[in-house]
Amino acid sequence: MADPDERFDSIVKKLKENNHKLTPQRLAVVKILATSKGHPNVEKIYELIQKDFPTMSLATVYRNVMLLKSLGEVLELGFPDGSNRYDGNKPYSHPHVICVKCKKIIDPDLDTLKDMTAEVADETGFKILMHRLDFFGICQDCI
Amino acid sequence: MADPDERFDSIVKKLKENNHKLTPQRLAVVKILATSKGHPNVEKIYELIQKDFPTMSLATVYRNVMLLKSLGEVLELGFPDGSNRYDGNKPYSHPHVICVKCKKIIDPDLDTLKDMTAEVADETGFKILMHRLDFFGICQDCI
DNA sequence: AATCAATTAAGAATGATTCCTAATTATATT
DNA sequence: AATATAATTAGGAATCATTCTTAATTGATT
Repeated sequence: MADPDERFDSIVKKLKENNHKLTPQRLAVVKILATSKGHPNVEKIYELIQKDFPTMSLATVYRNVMLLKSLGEVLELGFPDGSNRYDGNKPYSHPHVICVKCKKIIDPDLDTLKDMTAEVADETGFKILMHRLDFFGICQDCI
Repeated sequence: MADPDERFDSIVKKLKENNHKLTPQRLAVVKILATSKGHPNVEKIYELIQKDFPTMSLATVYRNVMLLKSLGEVLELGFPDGSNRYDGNKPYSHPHVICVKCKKIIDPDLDTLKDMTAEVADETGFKILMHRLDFFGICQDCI
């Protein structure tokens, strides 16, 4: 996991560079995305911010998450059931291992992934821009 | 690609085994899913069936696609933008290469994928049930 | 401190999917 | 072949996540 403080500063820097205002609500969203390990969804971010901003609108969370996504500072994890969760700590393509019971998400190290991407580019002639690799299974805690 | 006729028969057999009625609408959905190469979405299936069944309800397409999915005879491909497309020809986890411009989908052969699944199981202790592997890029036709 | 464009809150609108209900129909049985 | 019945259908209503709208507010610049 990247250092949460560094990630926070890095995202704030990107926002400034692109002339986006640093509102308290926006910074609260950034903080949660930069620091949380659990890949929160929009609803979760909304809940967490409620404590500090009781009038916070859900639409504001959506707006800011989308902004950060468009700046490449947040990775959206779309799941088969249609739900979305977000990773602001490692905002680039990387594999996940997801427990279908407790919904835990782990980031495994897969050395062979780079080779595989090259293999795909070679076989299909595509210029590969990104990928999505998720393994679904049962974690040790859930037997 | 598996033989479309065999896939059609195989799906029909599964439906019979599970005591589902073979309505004309249902069989039309099965036929399209078993034979189409282009990974159609629900809307596309609906359009294609309109010609033969002008009174066909969109809900009926959804119902039947979901039924086939629950029987393991159709693979649902959920995309980052929230859209879904379906594969009734190869209804098991397999990688895709998707052109972000023309939306073309190719099924590459990746020999190393089995090894990678074993690697993940070994590293995380998960019992891996399925996976999802999509590469996004630009195909040769779209330069 | 004043200005102004960006941002916000709150609720309305949207769009994909699912649900509901009465009418229809595939299948098994006679 | 006719009947019974449980599954399925059409069509529209309901749902739910997400996006849009509008007027009010606010961060950043001068």
